[in-house]
Amino acid sequence: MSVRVRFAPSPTGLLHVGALRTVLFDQLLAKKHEGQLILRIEDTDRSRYNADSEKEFVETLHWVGIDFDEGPHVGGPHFPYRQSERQAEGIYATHIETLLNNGSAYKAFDTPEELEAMREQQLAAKQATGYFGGHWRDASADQVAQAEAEGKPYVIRQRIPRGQTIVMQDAIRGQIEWNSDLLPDPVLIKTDGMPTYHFAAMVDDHLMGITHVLRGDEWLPSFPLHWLLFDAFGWERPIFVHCSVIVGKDGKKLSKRHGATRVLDYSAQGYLKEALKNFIALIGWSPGEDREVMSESEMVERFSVDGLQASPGFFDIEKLKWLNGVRIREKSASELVDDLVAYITDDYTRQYWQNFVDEPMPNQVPINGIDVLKKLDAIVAKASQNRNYLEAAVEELKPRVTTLADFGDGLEFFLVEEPPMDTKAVEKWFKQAHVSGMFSDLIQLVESTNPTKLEEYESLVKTYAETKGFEKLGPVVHPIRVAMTGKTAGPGLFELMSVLGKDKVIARFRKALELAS
RNA sequence: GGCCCGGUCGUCUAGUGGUUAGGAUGCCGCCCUUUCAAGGCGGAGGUCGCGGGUUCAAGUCCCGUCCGGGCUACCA
Repeated sequence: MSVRVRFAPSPTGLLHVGALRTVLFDQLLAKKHEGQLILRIEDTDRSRYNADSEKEFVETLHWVGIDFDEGPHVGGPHFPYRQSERQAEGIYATHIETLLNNGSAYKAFDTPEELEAMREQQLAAKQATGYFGGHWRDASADQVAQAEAEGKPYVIRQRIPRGQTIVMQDAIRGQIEWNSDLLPDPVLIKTDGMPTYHFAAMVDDHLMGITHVLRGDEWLPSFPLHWLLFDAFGWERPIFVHCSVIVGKDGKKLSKRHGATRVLDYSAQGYLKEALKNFIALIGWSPGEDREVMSESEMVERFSVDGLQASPGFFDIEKLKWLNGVRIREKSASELVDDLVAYITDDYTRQYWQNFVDEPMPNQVPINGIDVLKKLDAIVAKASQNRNYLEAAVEELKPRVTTLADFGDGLEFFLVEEPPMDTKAVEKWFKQAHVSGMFSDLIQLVESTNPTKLEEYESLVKTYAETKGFEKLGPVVHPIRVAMTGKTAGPGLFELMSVLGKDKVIARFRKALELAS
């Protein structure tokens, strides 16, 4: 049997990293077994509907490289894929009829006031709250017919069998047992005719031939309802996989309070989709053999629900940063330039930085988003104007960045005519007695010897140091670095000089000479 | 409150009765080196939540307990 898995979000907001992980696992499982990945929109709660949400899911997932085989946007054999539309087609109505007829469900005409009164009574008596029978579970056919004739609004509830131990199987936790007397009869169809999650999701999972249901473990308490529903219909069950959640620093479910949880924000910050996926997969899944850095195909090959973790995982941004650096270093300069251009010209990247407000930190200049964009834009400009030069510069910076955004700062001195000078560095290295003479000499030397290659710059500088009797290279090399880059840290000096080229090298020596004297 | 799930270095994890409890990240140090990284090597960091029990032997099995989280809607 072919594997069919589904991502079934409720369209209420943004795609966050917790949901991303669930879809990722879905995708890995589907790919591993050459099955299908389906998107189904669970929009049965009209009050929480967010029109932009579905688009967010599809577009964000497309960015990370997760595309659906079936879904509202691409169609498929089980169309429609939005539950509101499925409801309109009468799919749930016909299925609830089955349950009504075989006694697994019943109509309940309780008013909200009656339910509230029941609840208060239960609270006062320190009993479990919920609909355990009420007036309607065992009402006679006549009573129901009469209430219906009167046009009273009703819901349809699931008739939970009493006095049973429900024994369920979860792929991660194994056997889970539940006392059915603890389960209130849940609403399956609401007064407005819409199905609840409990009903719609199970009906659709069956109808769509879903073989594995991956979902967050917050669904565990309603698992028995779902388990029972399959019995009520006499359907074969899918394999249920309740994944642990990703938690924030406080150990609670990841939410907006924990900072950037929106997947698109990681994209905007310059994280590579390969790194993000690799990292996310590692939370709650172990590929075995101490593997960590994996290609997509290796993840697919190794994926198994057996490796899934029952305990919650913490989103450790430090590890994401490391992994992102690793992925960047794996790429060629040419690939990186392509990535960079796509990244910088992306609408959301721009929007993100334009609206960026840094958190105030002691002893740290806050990051200015507009400035970040300005530096990044210089990269795009250079990409079309002199791609070879850009690639050479990117190659030098590769081991020194953690995100794509870091290239903005790092590449700046390669891209602007006059890089900003670090005043402390100028103070330290340009005020030494030998420096202005050295700069003049070097201008002459560069002009006369015409160096282009790294080795030529290296021998030029080293020979100069020797002939002038410098015992260490430091006093020679450091002022030159500041002259070339404005900074004290960065790529190898000879590498960077050869990339800059003769004209820029001389121009910067001249500028430095002014500052030094 | 009730029910359910979870609990191995700070963090992500390996581990299914016998291991000096392994790896990764982060941190520290050394090497490389013109700087910063990267890379290589090394180090610190774990009473396996706690307490009992079973066993020659327990992170691994059993019981209890504590802590954390989830659910407790005509939300998903």
